[in-house]
Amino acid sequence: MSEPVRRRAARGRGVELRGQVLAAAMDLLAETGDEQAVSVRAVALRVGVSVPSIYLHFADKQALLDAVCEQVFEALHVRLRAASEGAADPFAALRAQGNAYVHFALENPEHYRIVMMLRHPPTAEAADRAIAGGAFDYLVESVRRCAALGVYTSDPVEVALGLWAAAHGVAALLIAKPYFPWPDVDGFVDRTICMAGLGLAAAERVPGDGSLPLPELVAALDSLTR
Amino acid sequence: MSEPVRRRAARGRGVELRGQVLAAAMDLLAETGDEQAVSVRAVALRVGVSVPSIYLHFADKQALLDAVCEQVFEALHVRLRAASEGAADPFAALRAQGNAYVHFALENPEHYRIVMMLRHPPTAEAADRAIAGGAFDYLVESVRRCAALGVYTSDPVEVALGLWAAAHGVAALLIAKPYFPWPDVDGFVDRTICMAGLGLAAAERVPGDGSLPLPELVAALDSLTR
DNA sequence: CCGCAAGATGAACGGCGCTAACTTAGCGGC
DNA sequence: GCCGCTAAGTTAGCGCCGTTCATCTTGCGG
Repeated sequence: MSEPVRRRAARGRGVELRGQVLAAAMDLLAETGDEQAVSVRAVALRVGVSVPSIYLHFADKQALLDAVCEQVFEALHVRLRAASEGAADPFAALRAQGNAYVHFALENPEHYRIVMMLRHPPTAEAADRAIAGGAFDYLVESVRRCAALGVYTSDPVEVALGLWAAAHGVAALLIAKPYFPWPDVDGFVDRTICMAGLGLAAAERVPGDGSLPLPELVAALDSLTR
Repeated sequence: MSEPVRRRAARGRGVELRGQVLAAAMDLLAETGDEQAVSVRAVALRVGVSVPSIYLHFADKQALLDAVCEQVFEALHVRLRAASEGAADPFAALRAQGNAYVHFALENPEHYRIVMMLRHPPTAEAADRAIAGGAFDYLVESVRRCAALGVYTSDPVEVALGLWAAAHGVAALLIAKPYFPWPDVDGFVDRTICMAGLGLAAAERVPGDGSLPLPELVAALDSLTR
């Protein structure tokens, strides 16, 4: 009822509305935790502006969501950098990064869902690439640092993809199936991250295509214990 | 235009419409590859019936989608059983199962998306559990067979969760980010499955919480090569 | 103080999920 | 053979959605 009386923007200041619209969309998503609640009408109402005004700055609803995704991925990128900052060694940094990735997703489940689980029309191809680029490139960099110390020997990009798949898998499962009887979440997350980090290193070292007879495999694995 | 002139069902035969509606929804989803295309109106039109008739057999659209999910998971369960049938040993069976899981998802991307990536309201809790139950229990069983041969020693459910996370991760990434410059898909999938299978086994054998100094870890891993 | 373009809007269109009130038709009983 | 009950299905409409077009308002350079 007591909508803040928004004054029309000054001559060259039309762009300011764009920021307010984007912020309103992000807030709405965070508050309601429901993508459905982020309708063009709801966003316009919150900003205190008419519906068509949204279209002055975003081609359509998808463009608005794309902008939201961009912000989310930027925040994620920052978070990943921070997480791996104080790690003891590159392998520990990778582990910290993986855990940070999943926890970021769990803390912003609807944002993560929009970015990673919604169908994006072909027009969003460029956005997708750019969006994933920053954070993913950083992950590849982290893998390279591990490779330099002998942990990994194969293509860092492929190793990074494996890590990404594991992290996304656990995050996506926890978000999409909240009613599943999960065990301790933090433990599950860290175990999965370690599984990926170790598994990729181990897979490189197993001879052949990994389909060696079972007894030999178990014996080789057991030699790890020592 | 030439809609098949649907005759009203006989007295006790009202339920038959339910099956037709469900089939129409599945077909529509498979043909268009777009969840948006599965609207109550579109389904009704395809069956050759008025819109409210849908609600005679499904409480709401979500209930219809839940029924679709149930069918999908049943098909997946069948596929997993078939995949692990002719495997050389339980570990190979696990690997075959993982690959089959991902390929099933890639062949039915929109079905998989609805089941695993859409927000399900709390009312779907029971459905979710039941749905995931069959296939997941079978996965746990497969893990148990590996554990009996010494591959895994920790809780089979937790191991199965790790495998599920990896398989879902790679499937979900490939489906949600089709424009990402993926390398060879089949290879990526199999590598990720092996990563999980080996990684879970390796993680159990690394002493402590896995954060041992890097040189020792690399040395332990290298002993695998032999 | 005038004119114009940038900024913002009111009204409407077609499609969506869903519902209340109504009609049609199969079938057992007389 | 007709009656009445009720299962099966429809018509009309509500409020929401994303989107568009013609229109109005207003800051500001001349």
